[in-house]
Amino acid sequence: MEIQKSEVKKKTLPPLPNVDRWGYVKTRFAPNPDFLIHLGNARPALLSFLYAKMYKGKFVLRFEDTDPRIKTPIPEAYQRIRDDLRWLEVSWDEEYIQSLRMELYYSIAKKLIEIGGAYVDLCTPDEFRKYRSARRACPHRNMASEDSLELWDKMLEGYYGEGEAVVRVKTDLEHPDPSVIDWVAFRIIDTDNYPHPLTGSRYVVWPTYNFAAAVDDHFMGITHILRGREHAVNTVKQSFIYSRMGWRYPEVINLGRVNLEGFILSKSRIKELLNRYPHRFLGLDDPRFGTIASLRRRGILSDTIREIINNLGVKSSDATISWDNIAAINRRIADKRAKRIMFVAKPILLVLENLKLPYQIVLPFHPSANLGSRTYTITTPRVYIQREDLEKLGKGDVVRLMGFANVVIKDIDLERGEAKAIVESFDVSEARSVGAQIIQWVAEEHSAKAGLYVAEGLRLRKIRGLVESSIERLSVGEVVQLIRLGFARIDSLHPTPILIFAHV
RNA sequence: GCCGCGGUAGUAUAGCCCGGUCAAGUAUGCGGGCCUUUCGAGCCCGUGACCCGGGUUCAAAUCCCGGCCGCGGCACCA
Repeated sequence: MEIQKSEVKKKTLPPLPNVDRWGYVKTRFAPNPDFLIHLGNARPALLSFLYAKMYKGKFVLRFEDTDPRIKTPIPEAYQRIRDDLRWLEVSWDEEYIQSLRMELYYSIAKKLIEIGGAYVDLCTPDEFRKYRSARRACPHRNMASEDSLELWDKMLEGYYGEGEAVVRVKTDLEHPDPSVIDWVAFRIIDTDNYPHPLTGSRYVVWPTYNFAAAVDDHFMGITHILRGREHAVNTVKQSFIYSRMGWRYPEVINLGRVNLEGFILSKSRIKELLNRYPHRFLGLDDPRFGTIASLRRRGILSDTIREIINNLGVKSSDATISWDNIAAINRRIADKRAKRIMFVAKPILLVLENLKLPYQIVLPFHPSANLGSRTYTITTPRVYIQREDLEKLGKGDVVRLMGFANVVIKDIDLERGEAKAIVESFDVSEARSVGAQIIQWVAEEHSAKAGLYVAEGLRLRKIRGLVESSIERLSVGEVVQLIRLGFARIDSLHPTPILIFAHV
């Protein structure tokens, strides 16, 4: 008769490698602010944060915005990413923005060129490709470092246009993976035409991901990098800088990708859809997307996402999360704190007879938790129930209006959209004894027109209905349970209440 | 094509490093029952998996080899 671990045992994370050799733990999450983060990004973000916490270390948030041209940062993305992380209860000890650290990258580039670890390459991409596939050095590779340095200064001065000069890191010309061979560390971006949202046209020489990340991970003292396994080669590429500079490369853990069944996660795909059909979506956080903001808007709780990610662990194999699974976890968590309210989809009028007026009803917001209640004083015998429920009933059937009364159907006129019923009794046990269906309803005088958005794959249905007027007392953002329909989040209250369906 | 990573029930995951306690645990799904003023929650019972083939061993989900399948990378993206 003892209560045992009925609470969900927190799956503990496996230990990080070589923690004792570093003496401390510092991790980072490095999103590109070219869009919002999605469920897949939540994995490295949350795991990095959790590991830092587990080892009482530090956690860094770093915005990687060094491509104003192809992955142009969205100005509001910086803040929305911060908001999403905070919502996930992720907090960071330090924050950096790469586009604000350009001088550091330049100084390391200079040093690297000086010591012969990098060079300025004036080849066209085509020319270089030829040398590379022949595993031969391009003519610029063997220039004296002073000469390369001169070209570097010319790059910085804006002498070259896009595509005319790059800085390459000297690697192994024989490397089996051609992309590793003398990879590009800096390229020129015409910021007059492609201004950076933070620095405008101030810089034309931009570090690539591999260069900026390599330098930052070193100077920020990152000990453990958790990132998607699509980055595996980048570890190889960046290692060349580390060995030239005599730095120690952080421990790397490659994570598998996360897919969410039936959802669009890909940033580029979402951006494309928003561009092509801007009016078909409810914004960047449309409930059909797999972004954190979308899931939140749909009523998925922060705890749910954290549990999902925690359950995935640190495997390097990909995972496809099923919606059923998310819904089950969310339901379990939300059930304890979601207020119950009644929403009547496709309503039809039911006129009650034999009801002494006025009649007062007190409905608790939750069957067991103490979440308060609302009181309705019924002064007219007109209520609405779902057409679908009525269609299953016939004359003489007993049905219980939840929390209110047991009624006998007297007359159904689907044409006129009206039915009549006689109030028989009020006690639920009487409804039980005759096996009556218990349905939700709203009083005409205490209802408001409302919309319920239901996302189904790429489709978004809007169901019109009536909701209890006491929804006005609840707040936007609140996750409620619509009785007999399922969980939903209140998306707005004015001019009419709009809810977004989460799951049954 | 070339490099790299991975394959446990419908889905996800534990176990694999350090072979036996694994005739494989957990969650979800599915079937059944109880409970309940919801088609929600809770409780109980049941269901279902080690990619294939060799090898090592007294013993392999775990180690080795080969195959198959899946994924990632091969950018002046991150």
